[in-house]
Amino acid sequence: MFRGANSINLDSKGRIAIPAKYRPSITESSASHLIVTCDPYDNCLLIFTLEHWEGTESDLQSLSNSKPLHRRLKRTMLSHATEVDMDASGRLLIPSVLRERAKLSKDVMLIGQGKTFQLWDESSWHQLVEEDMAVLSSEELDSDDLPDLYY
Amino acid sequence: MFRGANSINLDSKGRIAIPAKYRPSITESSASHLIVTCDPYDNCLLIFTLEHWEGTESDLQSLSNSKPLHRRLKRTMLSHATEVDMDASGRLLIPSVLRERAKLSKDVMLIGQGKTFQLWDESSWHQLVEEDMAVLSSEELDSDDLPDLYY
DNA sequence: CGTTTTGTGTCGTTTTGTGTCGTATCAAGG
DNA sequence: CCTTGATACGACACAAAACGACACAAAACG
Repeated sequence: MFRGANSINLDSKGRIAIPAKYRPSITESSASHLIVTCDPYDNCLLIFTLEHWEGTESDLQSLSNSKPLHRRLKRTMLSHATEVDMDASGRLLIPSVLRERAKLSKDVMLIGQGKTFQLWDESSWHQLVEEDMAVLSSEELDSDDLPDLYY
Repeated sequence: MFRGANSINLDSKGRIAIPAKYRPSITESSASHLIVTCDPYDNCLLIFTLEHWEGTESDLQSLSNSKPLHRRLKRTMLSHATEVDMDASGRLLIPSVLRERAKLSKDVMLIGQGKTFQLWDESSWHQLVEEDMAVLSSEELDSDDLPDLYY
């Protein structure tokens, strides 16, 4: 399970260093092969282990081409999916096409999401987090709209 | 059951020493593995034993991505969830991303909440306590909004 | 075929994390 | 009231990770 929000940097060549804690499990499960693609819902990238991507890929393949929304989803994720390998020092080169699409500057956030990561530009991420805080802590929040979590 | 409000310090590296009374039960239940994440409603952090987190995590996983509030809740808690281990002297390193988000200074409060802890910056905590007092003791309070507690 | 751009590997520096230890503080018991 | 022991705290030393810089290789382009 990939967990946690990590503030990291893109180097001048567009690489990110995967935090050391995640490396062993990546090497194990997919021999350092990863897939980077566009997130269809947010302005960020998704990083899959190759292993876990294969299932998602075939789910996408099977989407109908006649339904416009399905086509869009399929196109967004499949067409941008790029295989990248983690090098000996644990880095990933993020393809420039994807870097531009997610507007990545030098400061980025790598967000563990269980089986995948999201990769955000730091400022877009912070903006979203601020918004989440403001909305969820608001007194006017209609509590019927939220599930009860008894932790 | 974790009970009580404890005033403790962050050391220069961002660690807190868990009060000794809580340590045995943490070691037992989760072999010193804890999860720190953001509280979605208040400006503080939540600390779970790994054991107890897993249930909450799957509750969150099952929330719908198409409902904006559910997505926000899910994102806030899941994306920030970070595994941290209590070291041999009973300390936890609080990840810097979370330290910043909860605006933790050197003086913090660790609040037992049953199965979890809340971690507050001391001054925000004091402020909240004041506010709670003021609100709950207010004469204009609409008693229909409160449950009856006959203790 | 040379030049420019892009990708890859290496290395040294700096920052961050981790473990250890000594001391101050507090509580309990004699 | 003093002693003893445990806890929390700060300080330090060491280890590891992240970063930036650079040098080189490969590919793209003219």
